[in-house]
Amino acid sequence: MRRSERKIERIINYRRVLIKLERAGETNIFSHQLSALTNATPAQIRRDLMEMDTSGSPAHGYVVKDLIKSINNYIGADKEQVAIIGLGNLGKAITNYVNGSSENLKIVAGFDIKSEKVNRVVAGCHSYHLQDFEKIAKERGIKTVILTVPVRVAQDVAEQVTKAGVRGILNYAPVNLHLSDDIYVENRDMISAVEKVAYFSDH
Amino acid sequence: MRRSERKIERIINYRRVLIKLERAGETNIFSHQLSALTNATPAQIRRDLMEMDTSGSPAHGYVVKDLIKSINNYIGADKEQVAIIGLGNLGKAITNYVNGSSENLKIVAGFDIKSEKVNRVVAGCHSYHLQDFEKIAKERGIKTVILTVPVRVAQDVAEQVTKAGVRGILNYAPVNLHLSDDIYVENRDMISAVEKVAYFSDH
DNA sequence: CTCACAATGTGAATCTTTTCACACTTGAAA
DNA sequence: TTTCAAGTGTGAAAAGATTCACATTGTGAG
Ligand SMILES: NC(=O)c1ccc[n+]([C@@H]2O[C@H](COP(=O)([O-])OP(=O)(O)OC[C@H]3O[C@@H](n4cnc5c(N)ncnc54)[C@H](O)[C@@H]3O)[C@@H](O)[C@H]2O)c1
Ligand SMILES: NC(=O)c1ccc[n+]([C@@H]2O[C@H](COP(=O)([O-])OP(=O)(O)OC[C@H]3O[C@@H](n4cnc5c(N)ncnc54)[C@H](O)[C@@H]3O)[C@@H](O)[C@H]2O)c1
Repeated sequence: MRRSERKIERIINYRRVLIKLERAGETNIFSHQLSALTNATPAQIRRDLMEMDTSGSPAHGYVVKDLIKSINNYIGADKEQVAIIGLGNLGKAITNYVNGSSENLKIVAGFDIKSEKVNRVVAGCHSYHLQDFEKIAKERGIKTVILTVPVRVAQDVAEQVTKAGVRGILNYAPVNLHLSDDIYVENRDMISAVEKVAYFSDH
Repeated sequence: MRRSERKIERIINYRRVLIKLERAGETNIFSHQLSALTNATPAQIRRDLMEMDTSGSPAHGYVVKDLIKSINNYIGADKEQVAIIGLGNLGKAITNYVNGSSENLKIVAGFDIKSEKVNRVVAGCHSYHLQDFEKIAKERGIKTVILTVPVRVAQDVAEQVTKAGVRGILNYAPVNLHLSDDIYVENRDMISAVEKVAYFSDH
């Protein structure tokens, strides 16, 4: 049975916050404290954590270190190797951001087709021509890509990378991709996001 | 009763796609065609459109022009005036993108505190010092802001702008904001997004 | 040692969202 | 005309997500 997207999102968030807490020297945490840091209700947090293999104690809550371990165990601990395609404004900004702050993943390669964007280094990540994608993706075991290419090429590029073994795409181009339905696609359109907030600001 | 966030998101998406279709000269569309362009199922689209004041015909589907009008009517047609706070890499990229491609909203002012970011023009949008926020927000009727400031100041800035009348925030800083609960906050964290896709690439 | 407390773990209830399935509509073709 | 094919509109069922509420538990104060 496929796990719920909503729940996975929340759990990823808990982990992120917990890692920060651990850094800050916190050893224990109650569900209502985690709630304040993540926007999930205490009851929901307890329910989410139910299927982890750690449990909390009424007196001291959850042990931060154990919880991180359990979450890693639940969703996977390996530092994910991802690639980004399209090294324009957005692509560069994301690469810098992700490689500068993520604990759990790294953008290990960038791809573009413009010669001046190829063979550079951005945020510790080398850039290649897209035609080398398959080779490098195989070498590095890349299964996930971030797509920040212009709309008009997004579908083609998506097909190309999935043929090379990619199984999940985070798509920032405002277009609906058509791919085999065992490929996971998440669309993140900033304009829709702002429109949504604007709507709820008024309602 | 507050409308469902999911549904509003889908409807905003339909509108976006319909506007493109109208530009391209399409006059009519069936639910299954809209489905291919938006990722919602035909049944879901029909259900969403039920509460619009247009209806489709079995032979010709929906009239694109009418549908856009009905959606505008349902969620609001005014071109929303929004502001962006924090004109760093991400802030500039978003401003350019939104002002370059959105039909339904415009970023009309940018704010920062660094003197070299103030009193410039980015994508047709003037930048001001944050201390002038209240004045300008009142003048322009700004109710929605995009927050792209560093984490450490995000909570303060959020409090400041909500005191000045802002009712909705699209927050890109990876921190959970604590505000009065009639303020709508949407968090968009790119790292969580990539982690989620990476998870589902493997599962 | 015992009590009171504050928090956990969780079955059940509730609330929300999506899908199903089919009667109904429209227009074109025979 | 009548029939047929392909869509719409929608009540009802199903699936999914969240919240409730409370028995249970571990701890520290008295
Ligand atoms: N700038 C933003 O804030 C922003 C926000 C949301 C979405 N987007 C979307 O993200 C995409 C990129 O935006 P951007 O502002 O970075 O644009 P950009 O033009 O700065 O960058 C696009 C990059 O993709 C490269 N490219 C073009 N064709 C390619 C191909 N076939 N294979 C590989 N690379 C290719 C280009 O060389 C360029 O470097 C666009 O679809 C845009 O609509 C941008
Ligand atoms: N770069 C990315 O792709 C990216 C992606 C996701 C999230 N983020 C987050 O978005 C935020 C901005 O990222 P960035 O890369 O653009 O950083 P940046 O440092 O380039 O930009 C931050 C801007 O905010 C301004 N600022 C600082 N304090 C301010 C204040 N009190 N009021 C108004 N403006 C203020 C700074 O002067 C600067 O211009 C950060 O929280 C970052 O974590 C960035």
